[in-house]
Amino acid sequence: MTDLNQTFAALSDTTRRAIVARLAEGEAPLAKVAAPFQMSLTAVSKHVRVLSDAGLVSVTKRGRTRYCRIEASPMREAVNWLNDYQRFWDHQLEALGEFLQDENEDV
Amino acid sequence: MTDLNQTFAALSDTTRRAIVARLAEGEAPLAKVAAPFQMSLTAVSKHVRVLSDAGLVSVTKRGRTRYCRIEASPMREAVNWLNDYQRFWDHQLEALGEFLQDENEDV
DNA sequence: ATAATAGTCAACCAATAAGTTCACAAATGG
DNA sequence: CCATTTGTGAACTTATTGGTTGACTATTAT
Repeated sequence: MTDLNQTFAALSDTTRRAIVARLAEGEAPLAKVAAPFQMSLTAVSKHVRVLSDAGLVSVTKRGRTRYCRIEASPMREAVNWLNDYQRFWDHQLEALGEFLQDENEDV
Repeated sequence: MTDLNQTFAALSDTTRRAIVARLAEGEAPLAKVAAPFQMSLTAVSKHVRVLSDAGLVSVTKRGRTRYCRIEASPMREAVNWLNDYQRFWDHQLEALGEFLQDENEDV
């Protein structure tokens, strides 16, 4: 699997995006990360594993606690990929595109 | 499934990103979209369906031909989400973060 | 009318994902 | 030493994904 596959797949889950959002506020032990969710700790642990396999999060063991922190560099690649299509998702340029297309329809 | 789930999931596949890249060059009939891939037309058709369900591609039937075009507005939401973490994936700020952390380690 | 083109639909398969539970390990606290 | 906290690992279930093939529909070309 390519890095981009892994990055986008990791971000395609609500729980995992919430974990990223949580970790953006600062490092946190897994138990604290898991607290807001209804699912089992094991399930959250798996989500963190997916994020860490994708390189979006790193986990450091100190004592019996695993501290999770955001490690967002793969996001940069994702954004880079998306930026290649900026002309499609940019509002103003999209309006320009529609204008040009309307012009063409007259021909 | 949320829009973001769908958008990120749609982009988490190499074939589908290649399709998006192809369509960025302009509208194309499904057969042309499928041509570069080894898999069956049915499989490509399914990928296009995933992209179209996610709103990233629209399909218009003219005659017996289905024309596919990029429809990238959902990408905007994805980029918006990622931008919330820009400070993590931005190169220079990341370097700053490491600097600050090194400072802390002295304490 | 017939044949070729463009594509869908349904059925199926193998692999992966997301969750569960239970048993266990390893560190900390009394 | 013993209990508690903080997780991991294995086994299992259910649903989804990505692919196949074969039959079919609809449009165009001869």
